[in-house]
Amino acid sequence: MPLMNLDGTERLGFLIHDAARMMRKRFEMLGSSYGLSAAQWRLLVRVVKDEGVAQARLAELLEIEPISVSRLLDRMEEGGWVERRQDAADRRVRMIFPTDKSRQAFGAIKSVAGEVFEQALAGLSQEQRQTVLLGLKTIVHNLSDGEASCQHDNEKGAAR
Amino acid sequence: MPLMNLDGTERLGFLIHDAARMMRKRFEMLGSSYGLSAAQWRLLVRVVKDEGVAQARLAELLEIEPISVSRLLDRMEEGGWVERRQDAADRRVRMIFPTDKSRQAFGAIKSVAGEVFEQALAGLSQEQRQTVLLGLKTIVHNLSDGEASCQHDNEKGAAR
DNA sequence: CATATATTATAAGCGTGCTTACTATTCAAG
DNA sequence: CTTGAATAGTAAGCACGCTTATAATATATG
Repeated sequence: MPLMNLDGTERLGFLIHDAARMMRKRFEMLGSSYGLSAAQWRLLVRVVKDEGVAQARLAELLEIEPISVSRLLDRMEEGGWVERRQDAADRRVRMIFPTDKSRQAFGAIKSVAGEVFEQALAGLSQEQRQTVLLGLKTIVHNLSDGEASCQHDNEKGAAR
Repeated sequence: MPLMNLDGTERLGFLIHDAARMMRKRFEMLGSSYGLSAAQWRLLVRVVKDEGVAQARLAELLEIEPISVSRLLDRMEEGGWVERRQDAADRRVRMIFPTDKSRQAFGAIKSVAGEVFEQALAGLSQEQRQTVLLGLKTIVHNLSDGEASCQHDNEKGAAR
């Protein structure tokens, strides 16, 4: 054990885990009137921005497994948030479209998200916020499978 | 919406979520030889440090619900990681003790954790790391139920 | 054309967390 | 002592992510 991490780094796992959990909780609390979970919100944002996207591509973008997308969509289709349409060219493909309900909720979602983030980061300077964001991006990048691969692909589809 | 968040803050939710998921994944990858999940590791660390702690207190410390502790312990007891003993004074209480196996694994756990954190934070200066940790602590604190309550209670159970 | 390989979506089942509801036990009043 | 409230733990069932396996379709190759 090279570094003793007496600086608090040893808490990193706990901290990230807790922060993520609490943010998700807060999201679901503030957004419960819409009947969407945090995961469904994430998906909805994607679908509104990329209408007609295929499920497989959605899974790529969200960095979750196709089966997770499938089951999320099951519930969201039931709730009238999205539509699945067959692709005429490739009958394996289901294209995902947001409903009007979704498009209308989209603005509200962004607003709620802004509130949550503001609440979460309260007390931190703009500079500190930037560093926190940079740190999180770094963590995601460093742990993105590659492990040994140190490419710099923040823009292309790789990083999302 | 006061701030347009063109600074990337709008990504905070995605970033924290992704970072937490990837760290958990990495933990489970590196630690799979021990047969412990990330959640079980968190619990184990607590139990080794607080031998004989009651389940309810454990839930408080880990900030998860008692039922989650209960089911985690079910599997860990099966795996020979912990023992549940009745408290003679209060027969409702189950005191949790680590087994020898646990105590021996504890060192390895810390080592693996150090590796993961080092990997995750690679490329960030000590100063930046401190800011990231501060930011996460702030987020956790700001979102800890209270919402309006801004006291500094990291120890007591006030927030829950 | 026929066969092999890809890809798209889904099914089944597990781990972790949650909410809600329940039992058992303790403790505080009357 | 008895009633009632609080506490410790668990059960049931859901959401979300995962892995592994399967069906349907597309595409490449013999």
